[in-house]
Parts: sequence; C-alpha cells; structure tokens
Amino acid sequence: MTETNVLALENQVCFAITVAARATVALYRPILEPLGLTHPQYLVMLALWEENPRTLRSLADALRLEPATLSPLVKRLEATGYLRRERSTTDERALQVTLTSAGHELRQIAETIPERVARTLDMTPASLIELRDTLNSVIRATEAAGSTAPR
Amino acid sequence: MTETNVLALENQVCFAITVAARATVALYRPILEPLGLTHPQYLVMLALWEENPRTLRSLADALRLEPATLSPLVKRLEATGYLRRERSTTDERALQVTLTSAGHELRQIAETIPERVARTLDMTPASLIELRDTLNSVIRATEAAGSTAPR
DNA sequence: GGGATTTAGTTAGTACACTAACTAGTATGA
DNA sequence: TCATACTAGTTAGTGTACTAACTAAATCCC
Repeated sequence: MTETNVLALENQVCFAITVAARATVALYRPILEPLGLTHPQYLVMLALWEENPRTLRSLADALRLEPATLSPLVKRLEATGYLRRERSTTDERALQVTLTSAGHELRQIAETIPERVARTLDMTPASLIELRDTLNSVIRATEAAGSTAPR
Repeated sequence: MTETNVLALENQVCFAITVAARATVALYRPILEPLGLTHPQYLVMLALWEENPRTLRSLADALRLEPATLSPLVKRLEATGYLRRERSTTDERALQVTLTSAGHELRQIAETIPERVARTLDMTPASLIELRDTLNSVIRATEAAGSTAPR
C-alpha cells in the first residue's frame, strides 16, 4: 500500500491557493499597468465605484485589509489622481476618500476588464462562479475559525 | 430585469482568490510562528523535505517564485538554522541548499500541521481535494495564457 | 580556442501586507 | 464633568514578491 505524503507540496491547498492568487494577479498586471494601477489598487477602485465617498475604515472592511496596509496604498492612488483624501468634517478622525473625475471616468475602461480576464483564463462563466463561491466558503470558514480559540 | 454589475467587488474571482489566500496564510501564522517560520518559508521546507540537496533554481521552479524572491528568503532560513547555503562544486553558478539536522528534525513537528489546519477550516477532506484541484486548473489556465499573446 | 550566448544568482527599487506602537479625536459613565 | 475607554488613522519594522540591471560561470559553435 502506498502511503500518501501529507507534506507533499503538490498536495497542499495552501500552496495551490497562494500560487493561484499570484498567477491571477499576474494576469491583471499587463491590463492594469497602462491604467497606472496595481491589482490591490484596482480593488480599491472597485470598492469606490460601489460607494463613493467612503472612509478608509469602510474600505479596509470591504477589502479585508488592515488600515495600515490601505493607508499608503490610498496615498499612491491620490498621487496618481484617481481620488482625493480629506478629513471628514463630522468626525475629524475619519479619512474621507472621494473619487476624482479621472477616477469616475476610469470606470468605463474598467468595464471591459472582467471579460478580458475571463477570456484569457478560458474558463466557462459557470465554473468561474463555482470557483468564486468555493473561495467565499473558504473565507467564511477562516473567519469562523478566527473567532474560536486556536488549537 | 436586474442588470448584474460586472465590477461589483463581491462578484470578482480575483478578489475572492486574494482574500482566500491571505486568510489561509493567516491561519498558518500562529502555527508556524513558534517554529520560527513564515508561510513562504514553510513551503520552502516542504520542497526540501521532498528533495534534499537542491539548487535555488530548482526551488524557484517548484514554488513558482522568482529566484530574486527566493534568494533573501533562503538566507533568512539559513540564519534560522534550518538549512545551509553553499556553492555547487560541479557548477560554480549554482547555489546548493541543504537541510541541517534541525531542518530534518522539524519535519516530525510539521507532520501534524496539515491535519490541524484542515480541522480549523472544518472542511471535509473531499472538498479540500476538490478545491485544490480547481485551483490547480486555474494555475494551468494562467500558465497556458502566459504562453499566448495578451489580448 | 575563444568570442557570443545562455544560465544562476544577487542587488536595487517599488509595492503590498502584517503586527506593534503611537497620536488624536470621540464617546462613556460614575 | 472629566478621567477612561474606544475608535480612526499613521508610522515603523519585518517579510514577501515583482521587474530590471548586474556579475560571474558555463556552454555553444564557428
């Protein structure tokens, strides 16, 4: 009987998921580069196209990132010209992030991106939706695990 | 009829995959921290437990990482004491990476990690295998896309 | 045999992504 | 009311992860 190696690299979900994530981000790189965006910056733009003036805290929650990670990232997006950073007038602690006109206009170009990426991946819409749902279940599982004591 | 937003953050596979990857790595953090390892460093150890003296180039290919990324990472593993770095005697360009006794001994402890992570995720072995296979198909798709001209 | 090319690894520069520590507003409650 | 606690964001430090540019060794091949 052949004993399966639990430590074999190719058997690890954690290896597959990190490689797949890096490979996916790499797919976006040539598409986003002409727009002056990195992949995390693109995700910030998606979040802003959904809800326009919003705080850094709100963005951090939506993107599942630490505010400390988002803070310099948003500064770079301001330097590129896609958004403005200003203190909220109602709460001086909060940083209000607002799309500029360039940020709004970028949306028209971005509309074509998901279809281009899907075409490059050559996967059916159904299998992409299934993958996304499976990943979301993994995310929910890790969130549930985070609230319980580690073993 | 409701028009689905192609740019909605929650619809993006690329968002789901990066969040899932970060969440998975976060799951390993408290487990690996006592061993003095980060997640990428753990993957290097897995690769070395499969094939022991091997070159940096061989590791980079196995882990799908750039040699430039691996170079400092392997230096940190040497500083921790899990491996030795020395030039190959047959090819002076190549860097031979060899496990130390501490590196070999670590394997016994690591054997328990996959089961602990799977338990925390609370997913069935079958669904984990299915997820891994789906991710591997994504990786293959991106590799195939990389060899063709970008659109 | 020796110049041109390829390959292995390193270094520099940019950009995440995390934790820990900090500042400064805001809310709470005895 | 006013000390205390909480919340929002920033900064510093460490560790990936990429591209581009570099050095040095090995291989090609005329």
